[in-house]
Amino acid sequence: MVAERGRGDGGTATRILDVAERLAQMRGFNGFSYADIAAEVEITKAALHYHFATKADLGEALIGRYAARFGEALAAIDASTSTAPAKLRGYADLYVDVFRKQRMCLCGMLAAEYSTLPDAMQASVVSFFDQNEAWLSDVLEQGRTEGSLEFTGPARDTARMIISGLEGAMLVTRPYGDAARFQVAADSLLASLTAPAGQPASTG
Amino acid sequence: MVAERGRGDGGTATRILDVAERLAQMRGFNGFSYADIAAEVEITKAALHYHFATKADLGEALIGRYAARFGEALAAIDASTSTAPAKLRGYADLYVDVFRKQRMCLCGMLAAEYSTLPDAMQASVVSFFDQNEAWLSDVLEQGRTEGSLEFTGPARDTARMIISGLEGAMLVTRPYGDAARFQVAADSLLASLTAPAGQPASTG
DNA sequence: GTCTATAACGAGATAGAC
DNA sequence: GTCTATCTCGTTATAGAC
Repeated sequence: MVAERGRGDGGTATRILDVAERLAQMRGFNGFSYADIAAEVEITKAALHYHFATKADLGEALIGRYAARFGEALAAIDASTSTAPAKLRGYADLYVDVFRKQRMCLCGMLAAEYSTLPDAMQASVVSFFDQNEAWLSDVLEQGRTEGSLEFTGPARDTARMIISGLEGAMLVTRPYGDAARFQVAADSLLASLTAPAGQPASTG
Repeated sequence: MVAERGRGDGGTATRILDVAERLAQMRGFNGFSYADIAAEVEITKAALHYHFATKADLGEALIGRYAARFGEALAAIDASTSTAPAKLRGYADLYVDVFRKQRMCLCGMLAAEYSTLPDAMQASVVSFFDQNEAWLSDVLEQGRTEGSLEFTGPARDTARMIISGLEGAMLVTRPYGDAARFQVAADSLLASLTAPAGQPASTG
């Protein structure tokens, strides 16, 4: 990949990644080709190979940017909210936003295709989920300490349940194309963790 | 597709479906080719096309058989268990068995690839989830009536949560290749529904 | 940085012999 | 019911001009 000379936005490599990301999230990494990207970006396949020599390279760049942005989104939640339930709502909203764009979580999609992915991509997918699990575990521990969240067992197990629940709801609900249905699923998942007293779930 | 002349087992079409099913569950419907199947079944691609003229035909046969077997498995659970918690454990065990074979639920995998599938396959995927939702809703209602299960809101919403939770746990856990981890996720999910008194979760 | 042109391969699918 | 042979198309990827 070629560095984006400080622009950071509309450079060709960025536009390529934007299109590839959408296609990967909607159709899967094995569900689009360089020709698809080239047509949308309106460059040739050869120009594409200049920016990303192989599809594996493109895939690595895709996950790398996605995970970085996700990390920034988690940091933004930490910066803008203080209570654990509010952080969890912020987390779930990240998924709702993805669903509204009629996309699957990139790493959820790649998890399905996992065994067909290049090694580097496989490692990055696992890192992404580890990153999510770590952040959620911290939030859950905080919530249990605050008394704003109630759950049994290790925070890690509940963190995994949240990730699985949201990824699974996206996966299963997407064929129905119903954003409200996904919203209900996400709300129900978090409601089961919010302590009955003190933290009204309808706030925010 | 050609009828399996009453054998029902080792016929070529059946062997083709067995291999295709495993490949679809491990790699996705877009992650294998006729050549892959032909190599494993040890026939030629041309012979494959005799049994399943197009890949779309193969895909329809795949889901059809899968959904039928799943329905039989649900009927078997109904026949062999009486209490709602036991039925739910039986249901979760179906997923555990799939995970142990290092596979994804076929329809979970197809849900990820949904937008790339032929129309007939798309419709069958939705039907599969509807079938699961209906069966689970009945079990949940029964459990609430019995007093063996506790959950709030429509049974349908909880049914969806169970499906999403199990599919999501399979999706996210599969990259880690850890059956015990999936088992924990499945157990936790059901534990949150089992009424605290009267129904020991360790039975059966 | 983008292009034309093409290589090299694999995909799904078909014709026709046996 | 299976084969050989082939077709057509789409795929990733490369060479070299501009």
